[in-house]
Amino acid sequence: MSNQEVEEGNATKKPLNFIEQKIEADLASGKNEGRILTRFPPEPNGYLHIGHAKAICVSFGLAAKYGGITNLRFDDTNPEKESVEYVDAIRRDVAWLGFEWKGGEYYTSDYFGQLYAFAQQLIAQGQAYIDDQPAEEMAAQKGAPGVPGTASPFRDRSIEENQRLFEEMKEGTHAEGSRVLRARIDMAHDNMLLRDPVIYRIKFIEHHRTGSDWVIYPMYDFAHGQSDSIEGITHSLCSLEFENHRPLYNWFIQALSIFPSEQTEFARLNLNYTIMSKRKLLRLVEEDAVDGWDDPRMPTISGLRRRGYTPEAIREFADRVGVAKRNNTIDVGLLEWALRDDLNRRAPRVMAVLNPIKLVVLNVPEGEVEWLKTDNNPEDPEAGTRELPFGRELWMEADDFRVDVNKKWFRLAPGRAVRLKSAYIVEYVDHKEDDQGQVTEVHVNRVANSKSGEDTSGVKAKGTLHWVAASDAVQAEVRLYDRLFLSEDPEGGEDSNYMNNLNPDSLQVLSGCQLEHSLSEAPVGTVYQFTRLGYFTIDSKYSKPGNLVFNRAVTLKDGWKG
RNA sequence: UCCCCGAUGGUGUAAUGGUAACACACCGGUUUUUGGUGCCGUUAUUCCAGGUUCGAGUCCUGGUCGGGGAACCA
Repeated sequence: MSNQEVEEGNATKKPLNFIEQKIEADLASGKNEGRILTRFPPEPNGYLHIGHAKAICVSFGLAAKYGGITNLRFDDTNPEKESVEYVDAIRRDVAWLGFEWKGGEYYTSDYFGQLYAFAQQLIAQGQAYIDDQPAEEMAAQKGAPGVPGTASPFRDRSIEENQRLFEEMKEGTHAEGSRVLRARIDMAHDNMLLRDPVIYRIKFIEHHRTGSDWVIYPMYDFAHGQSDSIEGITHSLCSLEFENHRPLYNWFIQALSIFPSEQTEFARLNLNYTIMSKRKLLRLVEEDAVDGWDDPRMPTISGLRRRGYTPEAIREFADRVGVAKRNNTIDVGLLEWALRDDLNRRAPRVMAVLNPIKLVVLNVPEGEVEWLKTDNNPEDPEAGTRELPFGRELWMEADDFRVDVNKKWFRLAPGRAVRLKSAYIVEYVDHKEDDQGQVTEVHVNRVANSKSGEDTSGVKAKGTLHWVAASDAVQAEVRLYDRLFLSEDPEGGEDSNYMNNLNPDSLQVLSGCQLEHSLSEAPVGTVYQFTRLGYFTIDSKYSKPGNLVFNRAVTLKDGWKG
């Protein structure tokens, strides 16, 4: 192989993240006969957010990259906070992101029987016992970091008594909170989680899947690793906060002599100007600070979808963010960039005037209508063209006209000429103002021979404006969104005051916007570029035929420093 | 006070002992019938101190800083 070939080989080879390196090493060593099975294990106690999107992309993406598949598993061991509404929302969001759980759909609750048997096995092996003490008592005996704990007086109960009591717990003989099952490990362990953790507790609560079949429920640590093992998960990927749980995860697998799934932790995603805690997002919903979990300002997947984000953009974002073990805060600008990058290539361009004022072309006769050809997407010739009607009365953006201007102003002003996109160059004549001095109408003349594409006028127009023919326009409400929180780190320090950090101007509703007529039939899910303004999509919740509502997903980058 | 993890430009991620790369952001230039897009350019001696080595961001030792850890939550 020549040097050049080596260089080319290296140049096209994308560097591997640490999990990919581990997987490749596992593959190379023939571990699990080359089988790769990952899982995404949400608890159905809330809606998925952009942080989960990263986790989804990692677990599904890595498996797919190495010829493996992924399970979707609902980690439903705490019926108190879980519901089918959340299960359905999660399934919808994962699917929308573009992933299929080819390994199957599972519920930890499906394993309650097996998990119960595992607990019995531990008891029989003398590795678990029933503790009759109240929670506070047990907490006191835990000791502290650096200070060993002390043994429960029930720690040395006979196996037979433990078996009898556990059976009774399952039968509902004992009251909620009256006793728990604990693993018998080491009350002096450096890792506090190994100081005889609780593994089963009594809850007389209806479970969204198992109903009242069970009154005892396994704790996370007793359920997760075993569920991975039951499914034969080879690579169990989770976030950094579970690092301390890994020794316990492995302890159970070893004690039970079951398939050794392996847990690997990576840093979760943090985004500035938003929060990523399900509990806190729930509070925003419950206190009506937002319009539900899918409010377009929410960092939830459903919110991003309603806002106009595409699955492609979110996947690209997740890819750019990378996978490592260092805590991070990603600039929300990267997310917006990913959306623009995707949409710039694909979004149809349309004309829309959000803050309309009248633009009258004096030298165009009343009633004259000329149809002008325009590109649907200059970035994509295959998107074709369409025709727009041009006439005497048009709508223009209020922001595009100013009386007092300097040299940096490219738009319309007294004495200035501008190009109307895909139409003609027009020259200022005069304008009208209302009592408050607000400009209500601008009058211009069309420059002869300045038609788009066949301009021989010789007139130079620095700026190009978007417009909509008054005769053609359809009205709509348009919602503009800004960041939900004022500060970069709304949870900063104490977690108490994020509710006080809400941006009062995060939603701006514009009514009476004038859009080109084709938009009256815009389908839900299509994202448009409103020329010069940004990317917009139909609001799936409020838009109705005849009463259109659009959301702005993101602005165009604005380079104007005027 | 003990255990675990981490530390590379403004933000992320790479460099796998051979002389710091890529993306986003920012700033400047250029192209443009979207002040969009595209294109070009500027921005770090890798937390500190020792050590090993011909050679250290990478290995070793000690420190500093940051994150996580005691729930009948996940």
